Amino acid sequence: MTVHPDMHGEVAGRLAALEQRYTTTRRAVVETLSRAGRPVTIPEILSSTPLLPQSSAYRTLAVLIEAGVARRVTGDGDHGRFELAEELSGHHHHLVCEVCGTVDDVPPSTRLERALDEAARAAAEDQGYTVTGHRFDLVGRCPTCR
Amino acid sequence: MTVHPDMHGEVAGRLAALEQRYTTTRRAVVETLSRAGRPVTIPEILSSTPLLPQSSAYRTLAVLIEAGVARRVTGDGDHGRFELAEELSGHHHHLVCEVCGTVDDVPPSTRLERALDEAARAAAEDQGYTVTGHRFDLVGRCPTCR
DNA sequence: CTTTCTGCAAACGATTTGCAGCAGC
DNA sequence: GCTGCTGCAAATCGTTTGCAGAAAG
Repeated sequence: MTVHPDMHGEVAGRLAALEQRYTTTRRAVVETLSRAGRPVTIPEILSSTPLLPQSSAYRTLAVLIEAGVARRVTGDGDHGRFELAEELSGHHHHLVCEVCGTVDDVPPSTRLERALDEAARAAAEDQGYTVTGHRFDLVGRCPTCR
Repeated sequence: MTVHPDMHGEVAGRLAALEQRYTTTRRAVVETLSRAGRPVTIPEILSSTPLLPQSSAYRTLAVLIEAGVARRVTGDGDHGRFELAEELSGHHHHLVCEVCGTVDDVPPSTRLERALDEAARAAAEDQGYTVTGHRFDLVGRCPTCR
């Protein structure tokens, strides 16, 4: 799910805007997030990036989030889950397995997006909210836990 | 937002099914969740239930969740948020304030639900998931944080 | 060179839990 | 009266942070 044509360049730019360097460690984490194609936990990041200390993983993610490169998504389990920002990975939704907690990405349908936007507008008007985005997760059982 | 006609009776029944008693403390927490009409944090529960120790609040909620009376919803902030199960409060969605983290309930529209269900079906087929439900949160700014 | 990063280990803070006494049935 | 529930305080565990040496530009 590599939607952005020059991901690393874009990341470097966003980091530079905050006077942050695009180091080897950071590149490795971005690479991991990109390859995963779904929100991953810290333990998962650590196992796919040998020699990376846990504290560096957390710190790197904090920076990436600050730079708008990554974001933390709601985890049902113990660990938080992280993924690339939608500007880099493309807008999508999640399939959450209620048994094992795994989260997969799912592309949005045009019709669904239209309905979601409409709902957002209606809700905003009703309760005085200014809606800036939405989260839509499908909950169920993954093929493994079926 | 009291949708269930005999909430306490229903709660008592669900607890009884697990050989759990519907004690004063538990009733107080259920009452608090019901009155809030939106997902609340432990600190909020404690302040609206004087004399309730923190550990009892957590323990009570664990039991209520086990009994299918309450559920934990994804919090963006530090604390988790809890609400009554949808069988008791009715199906609804959330308005999440990205500034203060407050979460309000919002009733679903028929049209939106239809689109969501359709998306669920499509996604389930595509990726081998069995979809049992969904979560739809609108993110924005509440009237206070506007 | 100078400034920012990284690793380590200690600190934090939300949530959980062992144990002894209290309440529900 | 039993059995389960509650309070207290201590333990857990994911996450954050201070500090000194390493790497980036």
